Amino acid sequence: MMFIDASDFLCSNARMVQISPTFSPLYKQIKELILQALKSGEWRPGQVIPSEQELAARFSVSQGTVRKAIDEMATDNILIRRQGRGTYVASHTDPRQMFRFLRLVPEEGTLSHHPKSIPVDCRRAKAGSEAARMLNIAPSSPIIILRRMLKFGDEPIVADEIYLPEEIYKGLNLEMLQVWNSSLYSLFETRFGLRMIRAQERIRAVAADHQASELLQVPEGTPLLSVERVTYTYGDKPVEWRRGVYSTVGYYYLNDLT
Amino acid sequence: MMFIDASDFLCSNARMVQISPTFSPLYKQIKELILQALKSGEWRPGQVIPSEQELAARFSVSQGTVRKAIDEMATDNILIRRQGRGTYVASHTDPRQMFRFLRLVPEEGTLSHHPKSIPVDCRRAKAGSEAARMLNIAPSSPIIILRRMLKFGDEPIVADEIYLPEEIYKGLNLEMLQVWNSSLYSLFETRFGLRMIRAQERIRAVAADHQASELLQVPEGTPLLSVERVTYTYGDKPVEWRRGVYSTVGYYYLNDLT
DNA sequence: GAGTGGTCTAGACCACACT
DNA sequence: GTGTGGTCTAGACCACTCC
Repeated sequence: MMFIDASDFLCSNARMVQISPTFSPLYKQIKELILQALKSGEWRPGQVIPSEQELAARFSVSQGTVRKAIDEMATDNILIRRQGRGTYVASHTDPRQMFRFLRLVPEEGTLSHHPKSIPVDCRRAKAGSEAARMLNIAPSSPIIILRRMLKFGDEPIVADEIYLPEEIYKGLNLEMLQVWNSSLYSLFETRFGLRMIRAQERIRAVAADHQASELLQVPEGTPLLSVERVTYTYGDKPVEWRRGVYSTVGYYYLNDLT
Repeated sequence: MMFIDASDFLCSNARMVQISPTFSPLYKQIKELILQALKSGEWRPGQVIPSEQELAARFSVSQGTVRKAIDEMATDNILIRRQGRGTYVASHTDPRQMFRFLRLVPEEGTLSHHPKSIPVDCRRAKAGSEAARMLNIAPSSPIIILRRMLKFGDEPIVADEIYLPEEIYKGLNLEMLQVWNSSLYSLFETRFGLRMIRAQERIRAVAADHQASELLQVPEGTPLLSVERVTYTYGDKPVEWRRGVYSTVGYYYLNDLT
């Protein structure tokens, strides 16, 4: 197989020896190789990747080893297995993945409308120290700040401010957002080839300030959830920071702890 | 192997045929058998279970099949594998598992104390309709209502009310709680053999009422997180319902989205 | 050294989807 | 029917822990 570092000469029989400081199991190396191919765009979101047999041949390992690599990547929501059809690159355009990170749900079994994203404005700016830290970029780097609302039916439930490194989202503008009638992440994926893998949220309770009270149409001082999110793409690279307030009248933040 | 239902005669070569309406892969049946053993108390939290080889022999399947069953149960935090030592039943007395479901963490910098549970009172009552629904028991069933606080160092951060089916927690009383100087779940495990597998939380923002403001030493009206939790044991059986308020000054609720 | 889980292989057969 | 992923087996060897 092809190895991913210089300790190639330490291998025998397609195995690395323990001495190597960069030793890792074969299936993890395969994972890394598949990840490279994804990053490079060789296989795009929504597409099928080669069959396990083909990948096994390509990497000169057994099918079982490829299988274990793919299993883990499927657990990580990077790939999706479909029996009889093949293995697909996960995509935000898949309806089931569309609002994967939105934990806010309506009370009762209320058969709800899908949430709808309403862009408010979109402007260029320089990263402040907090945004720079969260996005792991240099302070004062160019960024895009997007403000938007999320509505369930006619109710405004979320007001957001979203910080994006301009380098990654070159050309993003308000009109593009207004025309798009699906989730933000599906736009980012389609337009910039971005795939969100995981996110981390920090949640507090805050009182609605003037701006929030107007946007969410609640009295000033109403308790709201303050939700801050950093979102990561392949290789744990942060590519979005957002902070917003959620109204929790008739809605709640649902979290499964495992 | 031993099968778990009456369709035994449909098997050949240790495999069930597709015709059987209760067909499931062998490794899932093994999972179920291991779960039975756990429920029955054959292996207790913190103890080692038999080796993969022994289990394979016991169930007359290959080691690989047992391995796959154990793999999934390890992912579910039911078992814990330790290379070279064996496979253990997960336990709340393990320091790393102690506050597994507590998502509240101090803001950076703060080198935090471990949270400490302070029982306030513990009384018998009858389940109201909401508690009954959450705990999946009959309305008016006997329950225990426990009120307590959680402190980080000297700061009161969480005020809780915990609803427990009396049948499961027979003999629980205030003194027992006061004497115990570790997590609640480790007490429940040690005393009642209970093992919490997963939980679900519903989170809202609320204003501190009189009682909450006194307990948490914040002004009335302060925005707080309202957190409601249902906790499940083996087989998704609910065994605890709690609702409480979290102060989020200097602390936040941290959630990893995958 | 003995015993445990961890990795890797090779091969068989099953379940499912497309054509 | 053909090709895909899903299950199961058997056996080899590696890595870790404890005696």
